[in-house]
Amino acid sequence: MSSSAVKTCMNGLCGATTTPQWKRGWPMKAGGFATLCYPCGCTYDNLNYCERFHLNEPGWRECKFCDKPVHCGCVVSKYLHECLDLGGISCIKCARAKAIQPVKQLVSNDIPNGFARFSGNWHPSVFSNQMNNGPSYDKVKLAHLNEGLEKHQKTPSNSSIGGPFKQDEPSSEKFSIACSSSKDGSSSFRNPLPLPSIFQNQSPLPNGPDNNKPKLGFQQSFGFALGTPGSSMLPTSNGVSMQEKVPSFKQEQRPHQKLSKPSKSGVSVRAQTIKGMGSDNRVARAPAEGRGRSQLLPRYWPKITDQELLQISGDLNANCTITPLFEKVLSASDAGRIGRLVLPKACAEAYFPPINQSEGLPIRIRDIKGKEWTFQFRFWPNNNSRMYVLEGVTPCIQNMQLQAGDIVIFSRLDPEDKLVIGCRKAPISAGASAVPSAVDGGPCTGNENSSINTEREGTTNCDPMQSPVIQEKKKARNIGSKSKRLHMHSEDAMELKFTWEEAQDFLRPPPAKPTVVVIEDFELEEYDEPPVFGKRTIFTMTASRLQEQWVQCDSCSKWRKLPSDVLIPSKWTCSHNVTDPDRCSCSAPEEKGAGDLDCILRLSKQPKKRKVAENGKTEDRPIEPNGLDALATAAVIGSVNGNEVGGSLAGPTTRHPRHRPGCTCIVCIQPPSGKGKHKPTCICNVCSTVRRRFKTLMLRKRKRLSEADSETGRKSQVPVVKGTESVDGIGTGTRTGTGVGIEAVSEGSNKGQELDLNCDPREEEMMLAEAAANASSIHTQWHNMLQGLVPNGTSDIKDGPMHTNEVVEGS
DNA sequence: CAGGTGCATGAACTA
DNA sequence: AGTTCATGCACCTGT
Repeated sequence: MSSSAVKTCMNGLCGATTTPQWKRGWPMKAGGFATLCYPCGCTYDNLNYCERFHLNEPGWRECKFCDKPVHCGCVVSKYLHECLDLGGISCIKCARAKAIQPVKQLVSNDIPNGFARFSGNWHPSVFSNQMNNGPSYDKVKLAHLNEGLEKHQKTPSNSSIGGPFKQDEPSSEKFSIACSSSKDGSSSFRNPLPLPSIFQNQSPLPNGPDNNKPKLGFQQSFGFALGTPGSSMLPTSNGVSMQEKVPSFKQEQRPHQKLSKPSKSGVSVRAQTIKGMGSDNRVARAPAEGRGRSQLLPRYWPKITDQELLQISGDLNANCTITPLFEKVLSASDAGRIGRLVLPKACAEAYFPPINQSEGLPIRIRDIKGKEWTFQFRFWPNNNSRMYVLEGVTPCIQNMQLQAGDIVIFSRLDPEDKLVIGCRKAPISAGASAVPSAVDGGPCTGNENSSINTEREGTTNCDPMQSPVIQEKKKARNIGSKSKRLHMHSEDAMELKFTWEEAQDFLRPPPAKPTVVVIEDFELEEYDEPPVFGKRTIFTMTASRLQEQWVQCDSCSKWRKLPSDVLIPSKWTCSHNVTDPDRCSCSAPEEKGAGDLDCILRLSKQPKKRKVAENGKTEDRPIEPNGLDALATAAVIGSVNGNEVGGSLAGPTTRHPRHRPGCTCIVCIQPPSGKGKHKPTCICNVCSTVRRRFKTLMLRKRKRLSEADSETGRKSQVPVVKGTESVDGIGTGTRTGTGVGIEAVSEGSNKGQELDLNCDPREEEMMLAEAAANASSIHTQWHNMLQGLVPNGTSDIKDGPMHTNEVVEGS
């Protein structure tokens, strides 16, 4: 846009007439676009703000709640003066928006908190400013619940910065909480009551599939780049927002903000600008500029604290600025000896030099100590696409003492335009078994100087009963989990993840009285203070319809009855029971009826997964895997046919992470127990799978042999498999009485193809031993079955299925 | 035979 | 349904 004529910035709060450049602003109702001065234009993001939230809606620019006393309804307008409603033209109906203070004049105390409770459930208040840390409403991350509650009780809140829940302390990393609604954007809270439309329309993702629907109350979606022109919101150590002038002209807004955890500090925080800020908040920084960076998945957004950034810049060169580009959780293969680090395609294409040849080019990357490494940046063709890798990373990875689960962070060093590789040690997941992060419990000694090693602070989830060797083995196995994408995203230490729905049980009203707001005839309690975390309790109703609360003592596990309005700290023992002197000691007997509570609690903990039936209805029952899935699950948890033996049906296992529902490895496809071996004509899922596998294998083998024969001109004299070579594969071989056995034989002779090579025989042995403890264990059945099939003395079958393979191969 | 290399596969994820 | 990416594995090369 040229500046040939005298113009005035149409941002009503700016009005600048002189500017080096004019930029296009929001679309005008009459057509065309508003004209913005350069700074306003730089900040204005028509995709993320007005167009998305107004123009795509029918009746855009019209307030939906003008007649409501609380809000004009313009989602964006309340805080964003760039919004069209605040920019040039006030909200058509209520003109209220203009009266609201612009962001640039807001200080933290002006920003209202807001937390709404409706029908007993907590929601991110639609009237609140939760945008500043842009919490992910996809998950509620509760860290150190105990500390949280205690801190909350000790420290009054003074800010909502940090999300809908409180971050009381500077080192809030351990207490960081973000939240979100369920993945589909729906809010299926425990009370299936109708919701005001303001909640019904909530969707965690601003660019979700229902993008065109009105999205009220999701200001948190605008989590980054919310500042005034040239500013960005930076968190400070006391949790109060500050605005820090940051050159913004290099910034661009992401047209697709896919998530969830946007940056507090805007795009491309530069080390120079944050000196002295000293925030410990780990924030996902929206990507810096780069080709196609808008496509970067937020899981690759660098989550680096300002302190870390400072540290790097200090370590490298005080005169340089560091722009975090992306980060990646190291996979097992990334950290393995193979020395190849798979680069996320989008990141590679955005921040690495373009390459046309598969061989790529050598690329020099500096580590945070200043040491330069040369990697080969290249790609492989993959399904009409490319797979980018950095080769030769092993020395660097080892130098930084990284393991699978740790995180490498790629940054750019300006003005040298150098790539910098940093690292962050894997956090330890509280729940954890399935988290494949490397959990060595030790500090990162490779780069002690770097504050980027701040996590994995000596805490472990080590089982004291386990030998170090076993821990190592388990570590290695966990890393191999196929479910890494699910489990490798824990970002903060000791972090648990809950959905909003799940979090409801832990949320308690803050002490302050709420403001009751009536919207659409629904009564909402709005709290200025965030909800606090309490211990999970069970509410019951007495015969006289009085609500009472049951809480379990952390010490003696007895249930105690308390008034319903008592706030229970997350660590609660009988001694806290001041309301009932008779039962303020663990020695006091449990009240009548308390015995049922365990059962209630257990039931409430059952998987809440809903299965969507074909008719579209959802069923509130755990998904029961069938066939291989059921067997796999059963093999792991020792339950058969839904008869739970130990653990929830679909729960994670602390054993072999691959032995989960769906795993079809040789361990998991064991036939169901209790019915002995399968008949040769059995057409069960397992047997048919095994038959199919065997058939394929034999075909391949024959093909290979015939090819080899035709080439060498000699006949193969090696029989493919002993016994009758029935493709039926069931019970016809001399020692391959079951399909699984056949697979083991034939695949074993093929160097173990399709076997679960991640299995450690010793681990399997342990598993089997454990399984054997369960009389109904499928492992035991399997074991017994094979024992009957393999001649004594020729088999190590006692060591489990994996050994079956080894032995038969040799025989 | 061990280790390196490049591709194929399929689970997980996204649109 | 399409894409991404972790990993398996066949093939190649060097010892």
